[in-house]
Amino acid sequence: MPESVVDLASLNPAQREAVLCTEGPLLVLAGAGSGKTRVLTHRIAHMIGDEGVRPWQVLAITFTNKAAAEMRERLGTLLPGGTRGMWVCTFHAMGVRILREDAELLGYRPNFSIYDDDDSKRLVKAIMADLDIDPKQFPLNMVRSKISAAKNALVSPEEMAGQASDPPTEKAARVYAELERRLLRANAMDFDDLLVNTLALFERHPEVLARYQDRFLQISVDEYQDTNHVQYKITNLLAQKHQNLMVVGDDDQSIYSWRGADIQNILDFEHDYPAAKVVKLQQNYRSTGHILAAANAVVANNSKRKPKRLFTEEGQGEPIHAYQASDERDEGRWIAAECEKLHTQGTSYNDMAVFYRTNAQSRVLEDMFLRAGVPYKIAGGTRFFDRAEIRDVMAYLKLVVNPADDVSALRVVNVPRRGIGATSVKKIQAYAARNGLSFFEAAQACVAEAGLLSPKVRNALAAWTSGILEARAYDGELSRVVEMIIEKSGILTALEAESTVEAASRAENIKEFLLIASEFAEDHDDVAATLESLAQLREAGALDANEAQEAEELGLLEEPPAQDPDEVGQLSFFSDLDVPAPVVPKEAAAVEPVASAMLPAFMEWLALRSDLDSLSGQTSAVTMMTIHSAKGLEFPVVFVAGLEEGLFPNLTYDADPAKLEEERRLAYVAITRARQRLYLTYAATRRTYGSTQANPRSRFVNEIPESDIRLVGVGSAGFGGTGWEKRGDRRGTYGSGQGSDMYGGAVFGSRTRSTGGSVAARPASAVRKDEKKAAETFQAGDRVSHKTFGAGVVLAAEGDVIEVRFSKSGQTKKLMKGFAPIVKIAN
DNA sequence: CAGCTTATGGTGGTA
DNA sequence: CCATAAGCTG
Repeated sequence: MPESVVDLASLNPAQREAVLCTEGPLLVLAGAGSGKTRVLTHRIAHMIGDEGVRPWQVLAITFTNKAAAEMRERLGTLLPGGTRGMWVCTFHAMGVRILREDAELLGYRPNFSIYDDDDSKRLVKAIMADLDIDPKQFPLNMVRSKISAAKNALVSPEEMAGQASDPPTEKAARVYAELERRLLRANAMDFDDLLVNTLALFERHPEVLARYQDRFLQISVDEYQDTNHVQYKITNLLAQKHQNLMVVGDDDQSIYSWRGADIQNILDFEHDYPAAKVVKLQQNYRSTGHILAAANAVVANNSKRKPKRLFTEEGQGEPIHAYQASDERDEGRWIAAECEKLHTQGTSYNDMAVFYRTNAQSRVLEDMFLRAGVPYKIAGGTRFFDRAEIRDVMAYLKLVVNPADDVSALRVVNVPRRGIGATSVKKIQAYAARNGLSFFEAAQACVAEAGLLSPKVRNALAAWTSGILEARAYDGELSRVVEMIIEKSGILTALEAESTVEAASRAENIKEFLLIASEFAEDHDDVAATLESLAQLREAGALDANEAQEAEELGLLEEPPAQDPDEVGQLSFFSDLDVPAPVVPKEAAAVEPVASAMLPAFMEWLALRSDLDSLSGQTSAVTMMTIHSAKGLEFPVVFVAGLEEGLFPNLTYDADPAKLEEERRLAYVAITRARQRLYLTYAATRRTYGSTQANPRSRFVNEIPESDIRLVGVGSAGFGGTGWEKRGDRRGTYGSGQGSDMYGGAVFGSRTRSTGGSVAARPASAVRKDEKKAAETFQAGDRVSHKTFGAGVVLAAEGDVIEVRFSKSGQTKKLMKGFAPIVKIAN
């Protein structure tokens, strides 16, 4: 074994082969749990430690910030010299860094806004209204997905219009054209643009491309099966010169075709790079034998895949448990009970997870867990940054940084309510259109010009515009600047004046946001200083592109400290630190000063980081999430709920075989998350959208070899429906499905009311619930849970009225027993 | 202009 | 069934 700074002996032969292969194209097919991240990080450590590659010559692309953070952290422990100058980031973060440098070449200014999904939605909506396109006839999301697809296929609006053969596409093409115009005018890019414009920059400006091609000697792309066409092209362009490209992925885990991922990218890699070396990682270090056997068996039913088979040396372990529930409530109840059982046997709640195909399923599961008193947390619910009040604050900040940002301006011009209604807004917009101004400029003009708006509106608008302008001059500590902007906006004051529980919680969120700002500032307190010294260096003409390494060597331009893995490499404002642009664009200088120097960096961090899972509670709880969001995670105990034909595989729209294969890959992902115990559950009947369906058991359950699975629960006596009829549920029409190739069993009337039959026949639960509700007694000290207010404690109970203090809001409420949607969870 | 009622529609969710 | 968006009335 060669001498190395990396502990090669700790790797298996396939892993070692991949780590040592640092020249030329390399495809690593990494099965689930096969040590993929280990290979990625050790390989980079090896090239830096043993082969003299400099960190700033390394580019490592991931798909999520979380993955990037994890990778950087692990690299930090492997590389004593640190990871300074290395780009470990997502495709989008890379795009931003590159685009901030050379935005002018594409007609943008470097302070461009990043429009997230919601912003972009608003813009498209407004455009459709202006173009008189009826959103009923042409649904907003359809138009948006058509545009997005066109963008990612590098089809221009003109080309799209030319090729359009149906009215929806034709309309979408018109919206697309206008969208492009308005984005450019607003100096804003949406998420697609971050990629598409990066590619455009490379294609139209070979000298820019060459700069990055020269720099990045070593490139790796993780989750390659999830790349879309644009990402694919960017990757290939960057790697063209040195051809030191490693892509890692697993075609069996490609589950994002619906958002543009092209599984063909990974399947064709060897075709794209005939010299490519291929390494398969098939030894699994996560799951036990039965679980792997099930995963292998299920995914083997797919035709479009690279043959591979996971194996383990750790033994068979526990067989998989399958449980047929009577309905979705029974399913939830059973899962909760099983979790509780495991917990009493010593398994931490943190080690258990429940996965489902659709978010809608979480409701019932949550309800049942609540009743059973089993703690749980839901991953990826309404996210902090999606809250209206937070978005309002962010819109103010965006507007301060980029006054051309019309979407943000429109969002907050009347937030909080200041009497600038729809009519006034229309007038300002019309003025803007007439004079080719941004909304903000038009507003200023309308203030200056008498008679356009009513005096009251004019005053309000004047206060608003001058507030924004003032805010641009703010300087100093980030959180203070943000605080002043919020104060100037009046949002918080208005909420506090409202004095409702809801307003209080919104105000609370804004304060939380301030906390985030100050934490950000603390984490990056060196940034301001660095930006300053950089500016001085540039002024002195000390830097050009070729001096990047020297600057780095001199330590003049330090990256932020490595103990901050999460953010490092994400902020394009830092990109200057390792790829100094030859010249400072004149425009950029003219735009300054924009509030605190930290504000743009903070905004960008926010835009590229929509998740905030780090903030979610630290207490021990069972995790609930969709299978999609479970990708990349693992748990000792996993429950997969709702394994029924129609639901999972979810075949709502068509029976496209490619779609079915993707569903199967999703099943594969779900199964391979489990380390020791895997439970699969399905319900004989399920209520969805108010109607009850009876679906056969999922084909994916049937694809698991009998020797690896044990059927338990209601249907364990056989799946002919007998287990069912014995329970005495109505008719017995369902349950007959053998889970064969058909799907979507009998559908009961959409008005399945609780008529005598069903109540009496319902398994104990339903009856008990009604009785329980009427008879439930409360006393002071009881822990309760309210459907909307969440957890709380009973303060007093008098007759039918109970007084409850809710922990989330801190408010005390009086509620009617038997009427309020409240349950006791402990006393 | 804002709170309310009624209509509507509803995989998956990162950047 | 339930959440959100568009329409109506005070």
